Amino acid sequence: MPKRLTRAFFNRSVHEVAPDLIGATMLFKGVGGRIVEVEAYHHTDPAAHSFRGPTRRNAVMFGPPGYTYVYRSYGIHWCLNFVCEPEGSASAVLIRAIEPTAGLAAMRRRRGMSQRRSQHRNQDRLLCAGPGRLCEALGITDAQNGLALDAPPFELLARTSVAEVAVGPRIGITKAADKPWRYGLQGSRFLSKPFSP
DNA sequence: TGCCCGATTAACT
DNA sequence: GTTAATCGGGCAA
Repeated sequence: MPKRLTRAFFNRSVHEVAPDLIGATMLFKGVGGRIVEVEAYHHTDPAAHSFRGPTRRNAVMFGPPGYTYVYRSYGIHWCLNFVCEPEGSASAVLIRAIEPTAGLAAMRRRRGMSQRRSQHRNQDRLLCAGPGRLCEALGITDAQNGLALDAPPFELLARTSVAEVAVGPRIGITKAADKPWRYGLQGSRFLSKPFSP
């Protein structure tokens, strides 16, 4: 039986938590799957929202670990983070992609995809391939900002086998773009973008 | 106050 | 390859 991720799991360096999340299962209201791609954002990192201090938007980043931080991206999409490190560190892991395993019909519906097998077969790969798509598929918005990860409606389960974790530079940023703080499941077809060899 | 930019995505050429 | 959609934050004035 998979072990539930506790608050202690998140109360560590963001650079330890991020790779350990690869292969873990994430469910929101029973819908979700295996985490295959994340990125680490440390408060000393110019690309982190917490870099310039607390604001109303990033307030939960300055709170205790093991909580969600949801923000609006480009005025359109929602992005989900897990707050890590001891309280006040204001560091978090961005969840960038999951392999959908539970609640496929609900995810396809929210993402506006056909339920017919002939069409969705090739589309399931894109259901949760990217932080914005993932939140749309799971129905996560700012209404879920600041929620505990070790209690319903969330359920997080540790991976049950060893995962081959790929590392590379983060996507879509301009500040500290050279830092290799993107982690993913090597070879997964559910990544937002493959890792270079 | 106003202007520019961004941890994105889909729909274009 | 480019662009539009759209809003919070940072910073100049």
